[in-house]
This record gives sequence, structure tokens and C-alpha cells, in this order.
Amino acid sequence: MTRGQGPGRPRTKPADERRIDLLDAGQAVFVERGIAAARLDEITERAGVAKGTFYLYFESKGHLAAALRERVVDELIDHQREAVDRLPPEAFGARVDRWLEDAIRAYIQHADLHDLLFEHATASTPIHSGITPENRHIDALRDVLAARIDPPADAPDADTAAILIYAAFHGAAHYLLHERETDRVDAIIAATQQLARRYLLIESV
Amino acid sequence: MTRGQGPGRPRTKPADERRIDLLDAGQAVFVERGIAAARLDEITERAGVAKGTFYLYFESKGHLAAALRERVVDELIDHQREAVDRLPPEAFGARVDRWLEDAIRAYIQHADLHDLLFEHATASTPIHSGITPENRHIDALRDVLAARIDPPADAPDADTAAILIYAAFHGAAHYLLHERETDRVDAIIAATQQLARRYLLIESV
DNA sequence: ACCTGAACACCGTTCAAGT
DNA sequence: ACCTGAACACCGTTCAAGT
Repeated sequence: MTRGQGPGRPRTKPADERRIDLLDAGQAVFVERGIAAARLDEITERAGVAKGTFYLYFESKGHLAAALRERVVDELIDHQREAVDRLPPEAFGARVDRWLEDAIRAYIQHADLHDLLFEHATASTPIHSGITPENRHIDALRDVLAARIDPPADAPDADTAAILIYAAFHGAAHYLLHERETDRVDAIIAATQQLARRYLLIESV
Repeated sequence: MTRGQGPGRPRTKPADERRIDLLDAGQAVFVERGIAAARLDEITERAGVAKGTFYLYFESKGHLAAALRERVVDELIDHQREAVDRLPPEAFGARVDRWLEDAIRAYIQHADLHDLLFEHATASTPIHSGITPENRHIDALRDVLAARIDPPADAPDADTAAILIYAAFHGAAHYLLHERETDRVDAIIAATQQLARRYLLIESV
């Protein structure tokens, strides 16, 4: 019996792959059932491992959720950086607009997942909502804001502005998820952009 | 043995009082341990009832947390309405400023409690973060915004503005809780007020 | 090294019985 | 009507053993 083939195939895998299997399985089951109602045995079954294997890779169910959030945020940050970097550095208003629009659309598009990861918690390891000093998505927005060329003297500092604008967009997107009508997405994007432009003293085009 | 005295005292109480006992006990234990780690038997012990009695008053641990949040929000709304109503109706900017300052200070002052109730969830009944259409605190802010006399033509509508400004302040206050230094409170209040004034096109005094 | 899965532990919830 | 508390049910987590 050769390695990796047939019923006698080795039951081990590189740790990196197993971890991804568990992340993928966890994401699927979390979206289906919610974090609290997701059972570990369903996650491990879907990942093709025994129940105990889970604890070789994650400390707890809550830590799996935290790792998933990291993964989602990383993807989002990369995607948005690319989108914004296609715009010229001096087009500050357009860059902020683009960042916000992309963020809100991504949030809505993967509504189930984001809603879960940012707003729920498990019994053993509570997860905080996104708005903390550890949120790298806020850092990414701060980078966009800090790259402003010749800001007006009374513009807010990038640090504070990033927190407030991030909180506004994040809350608004979350609010949308709990509304029935989805056709308000464009209106909320426009409103968030307007808030950012006025607060940051960006002249309208 | 007279009623309500000594070891033979009746073991029943009006339902209203029991409910308050359970809310108070729940609040204390939740703050001490967090919602997830709080055990029902500790809550019922502190409330002076048997474990099973809990389920005569609340459907689950999550529903107790939801009821506590209702109570906290109601108190907050009343307190802020009073504070704002001491200002003249035409002083729109001052009314918004006051509302935001009060809200942030209350949030920080009862940090443990608010952090719990708005950002965590229990195993059985997940609690959403505050920013949903069901949040009456947002309604209260909308009322303040909608009472503006002669708003500028391009001011945002009260509905949208309430969501965005509420999300901004709520997120900012939450962010503060997770920072070490508390002396940024005043700066965050001022920044939130500045954001609201600029977004709402309120002339600075 | 990596994995297994039966057994354990820890509560949230229920329910038959009590005053 | 209101309350009791022992028993149950449901997993998350552990750990001795396997390849």
C-alpha cells in the first residue's frame, strides 16, 4: 500500500493543511448554525479528523472563531489595499470613499460570516466586537487617513478619525444586516462617505 | 409565626419583586464573572431562590442578559432626556453635544456592565451588539436630531444620521474601554462632538 | 510526530412533587 | 399561585493508547 493512497493511507497530514481544514470546516459550520450552536464533533467530522485532534490545533472553540476572524480581516485588508492603491495618492477623498464602499460591500456580501465573527461569542471564550485597539482593520483605515497630503490645519488626527469613522461604518453595516430591505445599502454607503468627507474637511468634487 | 417573619416565613414573593431580585443578582454575577462564566446556581443563590425558580421568570440565561440590557438602556434614555431637556429647544448644537457627552460618560462609568451587555453573548442565546433596529437608544438620538428647527437643506436625514453618529460614539466608547489610559475620555468626547457637528452642518459657536 | 475516540466534567434546563 | 432541587441532557475538553 503506497503512502497517501487507498484505505491504508496514512492518517497524518502536515499541520498547516490540517489547520486550514479545521478553519474551513469551522467556518462552514459556524455560518450554518452560529458559533454557540456549532458542535465540535460536526466540525471535526467535516474536517475529517477525530474530535481530540481539534485540541492539537486550537485551544478552544472560541480560539477557532478568533483565528477565523483574523483570516477574514486579513483578506479584507489586502483586497482593500489593492483597490485603494489603484487610485492616485493625491486623490484623498476618492481613496477614503473607495475604502469605505469596499468595506461596507464586503461586510454585506459575507453578512452571515461577519455578523457571526464580530458580534457573537462562545461560552468559553467571549469574542469582543471589532472595535478595539487590536483590530488591524482600523489600523488599515488609519494608514489611508494618515497618507493625506497637506491636510487642513483643523482636520482631525488620523488616529482618532480612524476609530470614529470605522465605528460609524461598521455599526451602519451591521445595522443594515438586521434590516429587512437590502436596497438601503447604496444609501448607507453614500451617507458614510458624506460623514467622512465632512468630518475630515474634504472638499466635495 | 407571623407572615414574612422568622424561619417559617412564606417562601413566595410577588412576581415583580422576584424578577427584580433575579435581575440584581444576575447583574452582580455577570459583572463579576462575565455572562458566559456566570453560573445559574450562583445567580439563584444570590437571589435567594432555588435553581428551578429562575425558569419561572426567564426563558434562559441569555434572556436574563437581554432583560438587563433593556433595563440599563431605559435608565440611560431617561437620564439623557432629562439632561437634554434642560437646554432650550433652539440650541440644537448644544443638545447634541450634551447627549453625546452624557452617553459616553455613562458608558465609561459603568464600563464593566456595558461591555458585558453590549458585546458578549451566552451559549444558548446570542446577544447582538447594540447597533440594530431594535435599539431604543438609537431611537432616542433620532428624536433629538429630528427636533432640529430649520435644518439646512443638505443636512442628513435624522434616521440615517442617528445610526451613524450612534455607531461612532458607541464604538469609540467601547474602544476606550480596551485602552489602558482613561485620560483620553475627554478627547474622544470632543472628537465625537466635532464629528457630529460637522456631519450635521452645525455652525460652531 | 501526529492522531484517535471513549470517558469525563461542567453546567443549563426540566419536571414531578411540595406548600 | 409560587416555589423546590434532584435528575437529565448536552456538549466542550481531556487523556491514555495507537501508528
